[in-house]
Amino acid sequence: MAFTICEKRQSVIDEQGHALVIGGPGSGKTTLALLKSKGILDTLAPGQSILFLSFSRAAVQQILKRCREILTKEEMKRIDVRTYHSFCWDILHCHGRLLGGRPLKMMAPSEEGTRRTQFDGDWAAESKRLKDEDGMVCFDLFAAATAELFEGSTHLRSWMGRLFPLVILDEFQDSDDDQWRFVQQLSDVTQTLFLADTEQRIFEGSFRPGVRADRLDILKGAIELREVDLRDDNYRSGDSDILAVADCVLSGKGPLPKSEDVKALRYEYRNQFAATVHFAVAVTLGTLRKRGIDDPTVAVLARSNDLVAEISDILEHSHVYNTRNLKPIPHDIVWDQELSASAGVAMASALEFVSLGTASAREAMHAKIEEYFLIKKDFCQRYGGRGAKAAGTKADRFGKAKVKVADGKALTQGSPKTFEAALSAIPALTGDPVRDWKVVRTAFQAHDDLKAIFQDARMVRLFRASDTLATALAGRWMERATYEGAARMLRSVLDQERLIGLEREPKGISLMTLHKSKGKEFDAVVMVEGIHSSHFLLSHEAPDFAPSRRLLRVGITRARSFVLLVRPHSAKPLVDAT
DNA sequence: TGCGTCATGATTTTT
DNA sequence: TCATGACGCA
Repeated sequence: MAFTICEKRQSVIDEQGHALVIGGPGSGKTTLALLKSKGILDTLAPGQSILFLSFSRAAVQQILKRCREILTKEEMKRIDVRTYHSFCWDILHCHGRLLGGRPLKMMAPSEEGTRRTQFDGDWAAESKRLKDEDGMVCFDLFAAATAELFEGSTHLRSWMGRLFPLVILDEFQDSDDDQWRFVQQLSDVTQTLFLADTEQRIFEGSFRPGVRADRLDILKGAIELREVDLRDDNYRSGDSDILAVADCVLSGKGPLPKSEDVKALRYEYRNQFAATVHFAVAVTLGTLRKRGIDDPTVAVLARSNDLVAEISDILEHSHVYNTRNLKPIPHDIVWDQELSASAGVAMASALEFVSLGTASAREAMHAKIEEYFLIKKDFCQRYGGRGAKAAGTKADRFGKAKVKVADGKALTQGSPKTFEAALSAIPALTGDPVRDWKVVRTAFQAHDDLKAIFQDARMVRLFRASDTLATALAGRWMERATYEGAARMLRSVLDQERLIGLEREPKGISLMTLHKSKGKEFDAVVMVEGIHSSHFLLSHEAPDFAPSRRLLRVGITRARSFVLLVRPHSAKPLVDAT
């Protein structure tokens, strides 16, 4: 990558005080931050390092990748790239005593979920109480608690300043009030470098309270800093006009530049959808091959999880597009971990029951299914309310079935009974975990109630845990000719992955929502628009569609080489024809 | 409580 | 188009 150090970049590297770098995707913000770091690393005293904070594990991984390109092995040891959460947790873990006189305990999201579903009332207030009175800190309060520590201890603050002579804050437009609070404390004692892209605000709204559209104005009002704007620079996609098209879509003003790198494919009817999407992915792979990119990475993006699931279905089957035969395409899906883990556990417990046939396995199975729906209900409530009621009823049904089984009563009618009937129709298990898993999985299609589990559990194989798990299950079968303990094994494998897992480097084809693609990079991107849902431009955002446009820009700019948009024929043009 | 019928409207969510 | 929720019936 050619990277010229122009005057404005040099000014950031030379700046002794605070600085803010604003720039779009691929403008070289990260590279610039690392070049500045490189200059400082030599001067560090033993024990000192540079702190580089970002939001997601995926972003941390991208930064580390960039580090490997720019820094030597020795230099990399002295730069600490991590998420806000992991940094805050370290601080809380080591210095939490200063808050309440006793060490703090971390509450993992899964535990928080269970507690929240069991708690009746204002959970935000309750979690604060847990922190203040019991020393239990849930993830959402890590930053607030860190801010309290810094605000309360000059000693700790100045020690941080000595430890980290430079602190880099990535994606700063997305920071919330609590993160800002502790960063502001840091800026008193050390040099800070803020990186931001105002057009990447896609998580705004109620989901993360305290994230503000005017964050950068607040920053500029509070801290004196040098501001540098790299918005007109683009290194990621080189000479390509991907960024130009993306910015065009962002503004909504045409005409779109004619481009070999961004193409659109239309489908006319619903029944052409599957073949068109399949074809789009095949074409994209072909294009990358022609461009000489070996082992390409491709993201297939849609707005909604539903559509992502549908696309996965499509790619798993064969289609014919204009007489061209399309074979199934292997792919990964980036899915919600908590929900799929729970669906996987429910399915594993069914596998366990089928292989054991005992009353306790049967009861446990209904309990795991109930638990899955309770978690699902909780998700629905947090993310807007739709489906919560349905999930609640289903949880009820299986909860009741669980009690009946425990009391030795017969199941009357309804989904638990239908489901058990489907399970009992399964022929004897073979001891091949992959095959047995598939067979048990089909039983989850026996009733509409359980289809959600069927969907969510498909994703378990994507946790890279599938191999470990298959080996473990096969081993268990060898020992006992049953799958006893399958549910517990699955849970522990998944938890471990989550705890130690750096996010997997995407390989091949990955399906995910547009939101999840933020901070990631691929050779090509296929963006798919639905016909009745999952529209690129949401009608209630008319007339300017600004939030949708920001999201589309994020999606398009994930690509280094090629972008293909798949849209229904009737879809509104992305830019005004001018 | 469970199920069939009909109207409604369709996003996402880093740790 | 199709999943969801409201409503009413057994």
